[in-house]
Amino acid sequence: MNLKDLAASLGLSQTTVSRALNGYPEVSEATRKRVTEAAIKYGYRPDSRARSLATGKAMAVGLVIPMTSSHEMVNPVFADFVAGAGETLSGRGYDIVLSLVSEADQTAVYRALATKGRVDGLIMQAPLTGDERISMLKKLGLPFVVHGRVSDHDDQYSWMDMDNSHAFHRATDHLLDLGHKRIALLNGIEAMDFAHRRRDGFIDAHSERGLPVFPELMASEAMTEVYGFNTTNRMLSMPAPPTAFLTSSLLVAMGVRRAIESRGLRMGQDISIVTHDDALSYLPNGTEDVPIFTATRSPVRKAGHICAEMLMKLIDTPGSDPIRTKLEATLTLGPSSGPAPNS
Amino acid sequence: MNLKDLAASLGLSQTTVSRALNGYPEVSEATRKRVTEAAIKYGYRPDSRARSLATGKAMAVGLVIPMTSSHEMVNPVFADFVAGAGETLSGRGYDIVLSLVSEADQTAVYRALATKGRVDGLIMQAPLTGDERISMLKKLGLPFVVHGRVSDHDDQYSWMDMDNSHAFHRATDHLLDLGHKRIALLNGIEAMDFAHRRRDGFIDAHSERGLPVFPELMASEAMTEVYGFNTTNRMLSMPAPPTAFLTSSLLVAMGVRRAIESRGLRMGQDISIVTHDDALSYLPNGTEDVPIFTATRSPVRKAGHICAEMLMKLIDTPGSDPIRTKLEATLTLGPSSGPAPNS
DNA sequence: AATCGATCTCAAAGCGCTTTGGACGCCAAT
DNA sequence: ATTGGCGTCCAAAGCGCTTTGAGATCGATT
Repeated sequence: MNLKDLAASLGLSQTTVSRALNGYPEVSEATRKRVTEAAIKYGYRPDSRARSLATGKAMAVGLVIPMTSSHEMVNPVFADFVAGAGETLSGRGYDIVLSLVSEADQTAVYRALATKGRVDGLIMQAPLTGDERISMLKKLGLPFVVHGRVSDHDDQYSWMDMDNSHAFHRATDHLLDLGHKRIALLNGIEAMDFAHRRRDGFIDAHSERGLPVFPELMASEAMTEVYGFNTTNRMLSMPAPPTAFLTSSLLVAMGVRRAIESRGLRMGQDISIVTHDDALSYLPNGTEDVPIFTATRSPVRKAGHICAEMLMKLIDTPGSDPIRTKLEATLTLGPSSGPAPNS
Repeated sequence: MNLKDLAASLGLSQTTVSRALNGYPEVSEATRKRVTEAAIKYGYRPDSRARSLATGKAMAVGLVIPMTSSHEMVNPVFADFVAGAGETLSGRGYDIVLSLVSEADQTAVYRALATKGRVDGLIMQAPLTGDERISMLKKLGLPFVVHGRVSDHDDQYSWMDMDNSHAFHRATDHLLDLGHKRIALLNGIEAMDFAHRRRDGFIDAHSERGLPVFPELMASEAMTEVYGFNTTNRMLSMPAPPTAFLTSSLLVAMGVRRAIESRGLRMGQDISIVTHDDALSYLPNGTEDVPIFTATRSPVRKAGHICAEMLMKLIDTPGSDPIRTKLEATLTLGPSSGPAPNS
């Protein structure tokens, strides 16, 4: 059943039916009622392509999720981000067109999405340091917002980012305040811009106090539990082992904890852990009021909300200036961090 | 730049240009070359809506991801499933249209997706026991495949499922063979059909040997690490504690392990753990050759591949009979399971 | 010289919707 | 009696593509 048939069956023109259904005022309430009832009766649903072709709006946004080419791994953060963005978008009647891409074919995918009409805008994830995708997206002329930032790039694009550098600065300060001198950093892959910034924050906090960082205590890998476990074991076997660990994800922190406990050490007493917590729904940091880890917390789901909101704004007001949003992480204290031993 | 302009700039008709670009034989190689070159030069990309409207194919499939209404939680399995499906689909030029839905509005979303033209077919996830979405989808007349099955429903729909009951039957057998008499089951939410089947397998394995199961050792919750930790602590404090745990997810198993170790018990010796492992990319069960947990393993990413493949088949041959695929989980032995103590 | 077949190209008809620019009554105001 | 305005409705022109059914062109065959 299409518009034409529906109109015919009602003895009305397509125009009137279309207007009745879309709430235009030029149609009497009596006919509107007649039309809507018939539409329900026949199960009429407008063809989205036709409508989109006529209106010029796709009512969809593109979401490109990168997979780290090395491990074909999907960042677990992504599910919650999408959930957040999805809530906002579906509330506005927008669909999400998803592309999962290994880094190699990124550009092709963006171009394909830009294929006129597929989407009205897009959200880019996980920018790398010096990412050239941004320049490319600008040329495409489609509204877009970046979840994250690119350090070496100018600011003439819309982004939403957590202040990674500041968060890790504070986390490091916290550990330094507790007297820790040898702090290990278990970072994510530092080609990712956010990991790069976290490293900067970590280093800055040290140098502000004139303290050294130790390259052998700094690791950078895909953030898994096993990575945390193995790296911790390796570092704790060093002649001068760290007394505290700063990790980039709860999963890694869990690995660190396991390594600590498997050696009969006590977390928060013998060894401290501070982690970043993206507040993933299926990986809560303990319960609401009793956290397991001291953590810099920034819910990625909320980030999804905000990115979507920003994109909506960009789409609604074409030609508007770039929007930039910076979020601060909260530092929640948990039992995983305590004073450095023998100090 | 649209087709009309491109044709004009070449002094050709739209027909010829369209045919040249789409590889039809009715056009000479010389013109085809001229056309493709011009298309690249002007950056011409056909409007997907217009094309879709003309061809009748949307070149997209819908993916509906449910969020458990209770915790607004996104199942972590989903990211890898999407990655798998995405690989297959993008290889075929299909897009993914994603909807994240809390259980309440499921039906509305499916209907909206069915809105003629949005997608050519869809994949449904996480069916509940007695789910009525299947009957609804059948009525919609859109090809669809279900990731999972619905116990109480007839078999006249396409599904792809892991043999959950069998997997948990085998896992239970393994523990019973090792002499365990009191085995705890830390299941997912049993409204989910797969969790229901797992429970069945667990119980059947016991009753086949004339052994009892203990209701107080059976839990059913959203699968988080904290759930594993708390439940294990609770159960190990019972007068007659379990000697083994069978869990539904690696995350839960990690919680169990933590509880065990925090009590100074040794996993695989004092207490055994067997878990199901969805082989999530960011949550590997140890390394390839050295697993941490004894586990029934069934990569959910592969499931995504297969579902997508099946859907493609369904879309390509309209009116075909339902396809059903059943996967077996492999049982990998790891150091987390061993003989029951004092037996 | 007329016909045929092969090859290349085109005009135009959709696909199903929105939206512009009226048309048609009908009533109050001139 | 004319005008103007208002409330309802409509015909038709797109949106940008694919595809049908034919029309050229040209060398080869009768």
